[in-house]
Order: sequence, then C-alpha cells, then structure tokens
Amino acid sequence: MEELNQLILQRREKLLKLQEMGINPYPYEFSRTHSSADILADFEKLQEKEVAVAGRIMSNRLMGKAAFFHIQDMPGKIQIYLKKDEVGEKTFEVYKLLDMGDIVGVNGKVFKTHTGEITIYCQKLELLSKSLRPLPIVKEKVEEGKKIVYDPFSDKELRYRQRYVDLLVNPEVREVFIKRTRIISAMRQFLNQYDFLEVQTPILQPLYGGAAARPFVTHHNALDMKLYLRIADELYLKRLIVGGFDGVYEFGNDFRNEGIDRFHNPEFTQMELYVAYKDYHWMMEFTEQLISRAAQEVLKTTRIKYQGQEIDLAPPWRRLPLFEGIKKFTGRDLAGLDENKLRREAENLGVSVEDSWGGGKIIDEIFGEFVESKLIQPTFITDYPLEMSPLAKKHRQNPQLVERFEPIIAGKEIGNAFSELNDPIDQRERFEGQMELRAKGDEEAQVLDEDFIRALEHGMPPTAGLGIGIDRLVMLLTDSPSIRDVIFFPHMRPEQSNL
RNA sequence: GGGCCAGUAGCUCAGGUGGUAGAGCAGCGGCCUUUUAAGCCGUUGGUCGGAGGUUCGAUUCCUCCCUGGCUCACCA
Repeated sequence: MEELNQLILQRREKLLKLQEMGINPYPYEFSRTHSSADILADFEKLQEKEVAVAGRIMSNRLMGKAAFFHIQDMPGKIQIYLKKDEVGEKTFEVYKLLDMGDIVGVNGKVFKTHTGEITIYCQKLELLSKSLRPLPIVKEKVEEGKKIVYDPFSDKELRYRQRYVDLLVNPEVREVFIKRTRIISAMRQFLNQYDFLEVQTPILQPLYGGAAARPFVTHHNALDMKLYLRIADELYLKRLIVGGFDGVYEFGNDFRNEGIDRFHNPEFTQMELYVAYKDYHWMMEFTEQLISRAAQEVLKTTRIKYQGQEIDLAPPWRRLPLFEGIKKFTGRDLAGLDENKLRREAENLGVSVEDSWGGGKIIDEIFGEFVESKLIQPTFITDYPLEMSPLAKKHRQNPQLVERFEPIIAGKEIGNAFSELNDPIDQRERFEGQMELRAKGDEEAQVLDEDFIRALEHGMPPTAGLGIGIDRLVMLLTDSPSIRDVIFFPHMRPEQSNL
C-alpha cells in the first residue's frame, strides 16, 4: 500500500468523525423528486415548493453560519443554500465535515437569491457517499454570456486514464458521449424502420475474416483451441442472409492488432448491415440517408463543422470512381495499367512502394497520398480494383474492378460497402488469391473460410453490404479530433505509478 | 518504429547558466447567516516521471528508460 497523502488522510478522519456522530457515510437510497434541470426549467411552478435532489458537491462557500454550495447531478448543477438556524446544529456540523466530491441528498424549498440564482433552501441534508479522494477543482465564471473556465482539468493522460474524473469535471465530455449514444439510437431507429433485424454474431471466432487486418489471438482452455477476436462481422452476417433474413445489422466491437493513433483504437465499434436483393447503388443512397438523418436527429442540422471545416451531409453525396479521383488530383490515368506500370507511376509521383505490394495496394497508396485527404465534403469513392476486395462482386461493366464504395468525409473514410460477392466459385478463387498473398508474407491477407463457401454454395441472394465506423462517425459529428475523445476508455499502456 | 514536445504539490502552472523549489486554486486553522472564480488573516503539503553518471553537491548538466501528446511511417 502506498502511503496515503495528506488530503486523503484528512478525508478519512472526517469519515471517522461522521461515523462517531452516528452518520452512515454510505447509506442505501435516497428519494429524489427532481433533477437540477427540472428545477431550473420549472422554477415558476416550483418556487417555494419542496423538492428533493441529490448530487455531488462541486463548489463550496462557507460563510460562518451559512453556506452556499452547488451539487451536480446528471443534467447539471444547482445551488444549495444552507443556514445553521434552519437545519440545526448537528446538520451544520455534518456539513462542515463534507468535502467537494461528496454525494449528498438535499430536501428544501426552491427560491431565488438576491443575485438571481435559482437555489434550494436546504431543510434537510443527508450524506449519501463520502468521497475519499480530492477532485480537481475547476472554477468558472460567466462574463458577458461567455463561460470562462479556470484551471480546467486538462492533462490528457489523466483524463483518459481516469475518465470518471474527466466526466465529472468536464461537462462537454459528457455531452460527447451522450451524443454518441444518440447517434447510435438514431441509426438503429432508421434501420428498424426498414424491418432490418438487429443480431449478434460471434466475437470469438475459430477463423477470422471480413477485413484485411491482423487479429488478436486467444485460447479456449476446455476445447484447447486457438480462437481469434473478430476483425469484422461480415462473414457471419452474410451467412444469416443465406439463412433467409432479408436484412440484418449488428453494432459491435471489432478488434484489430495494429498501431494506435488519432484514428485507430485496437477495439472499435462498427455497424455492419446486409440487405438482400440490393446492390451498391442502392446502398449509396441508403448510406447518405442513414448518416444525414442521424445528424439531423441528433444535431438538428446536416451542416456540421469539423475541425474548422464546414461540411454539409445532406444528400446527395458526390460519387467519384477511384480512378477518376486519382486522375483529378494527380493528372494520371491509372486505369488498366499493369503492376509494373503502376509501380513506375508511383515512383513518378514520389510515392514509395514496397516490392511485395500488388497493383491494388499501389493504387490504394496513391489514392491515400493524393486524394483522400482532399475530400472534405461527403464523397463516395467507387469501383475499386479487384485484388483489393476479395469479398466484393465484380463490376458489371469491368471485371478488373469490383462494385465497392467508401464514404469519405473530412478526408477520412468512415465506412466501406459493396455489392456482395455471392458466386461461391468466384469466392473460392478470391480466397485462394488471398492465400497466395499470405504465402508471400502479407499478414493481412484473408484466410480461406470453407464453411462460409459452403454457405454461399447453398445460394445467397444478390446482397448489398455496408460497414460504418461508428467511432469515426461520432468524431465527425461531435467535432472531436481524436478517436480517444469518443471512446470512454481508450486503450493505454498500463500505468506504472501506484494508485 | 523515427522526429519534435511535455512530465515540478490533489488540479493548473512558474522557476532554476548546479547549492535539494514557488504561485493560484483545493486542503487545514480563524473571522464572516443571500454567496458565486465569495472575501480577509494565518498555515500544512513535493523522492521536481524513474534509474545511472559527472560533481564536494543534481530538480537543474549527461546517458538510458518509462508515460503521454503531436507528427511521419505502419495501418483502414
């Protein structure tokens, strides 16, 4: 055990004193009648009425025999006025043993102070939970309608590691996560209107697939077998389309064993959707509806600002075939070039390529370098090279391409979709192509899944599929610069110091 | 993995061309019964991220390491 510092010791002493006074510092329940927001919103009706509120003490101003403090509950804060004459000697003594961060219940009457702040005139004060650690003290002042914050709790490492503290003292963080939930709800609601079925598929998988990525590996003791954490839901959801569901979707976490940065967390959330009898053209229209409506629902507008860039999510979004995009931004037409020629083009453009890369990878690299970051307004990049997309159906006009699109917004892809490959013979060949890449050392090439092919052999209807990176979408809609700002507990290296 | 930056009190930060540190807020003690970044007086609190080196002496200089941020690479 670490030596307790002074502040913690003082709080423990207060805890003991309270217990000696017969106070249970951790009682079992408290009946609330209102939230802080209810009272602020309904002051006219509630004035002079008795209310019961509960929350955490977030400010404290003791003035001899009276005191003001704010308590914070989920929607916000409300001020409490406590007077010794009103609550009596003992309660006032209890109050003096409370600290910032303690959770209390207050019964009292609603009134307005001389300075006009809606306040509860405390008649009964009850300790609901004693806090033993000091909270960062953030003070704020409102001046000319603007909120000035003093000493904000701003150390990013501490904020990510101790999100509970971050959430308590930085209200805008809470707002981001509430929006995150609302965005997902709005999407779900939209999907359900189409009678798509929300499902759950395995996270622990004997074979992983559906994306190009390295997996996390784990072990099942009883079966003594290797299991992988899924990198995508795709192959299982398509089995469900084979099984006769016309539309299925899943919100779930995928796990990819890769580096961590502003756009990548090893564990992230995806929504995948598969719809029978539709193709990628239909899916593009669906996607722009899905995203723009979620924005409309949650933000009440489709015009958003992301890191200073004005973006309009209202449909229709631009459609731009991949090769046209490259041509537009580099002046080079790469369509139909073989691998050697592509390699030369890459060199001319100053893009470094590795020997092991195939043509598709080189094209992707050039696209990433010259095109992607320029696409600020929502754009569907369509029609990718065949070898980059082993699960997508060949383009109906050009067998070198597949019917695939990625929605790109603010220079980042937020999803991936195709007309799904449902020809089992073609699918087997594509998997075999992947296995060859794997043999050449491409660790991200996909693995042959015999059972998936067996499923396709039973017949899968023409199907359109879509994956949306929920974290990136939330970043976009909440103007968050880092994926860590939209994941409650982003992955961090273990901390070394004692707690 | 490379580059740049950062790590000093619970929080936000100063400081030091080497003599073991300061402020504000919080805390503690006192005054104060409508305050609001409450105020006034007093005051506690730190292995200056870690280890090693140079030195009479290191928080400061050097080396290595840890953690984080940004960025490039890798990667959807």
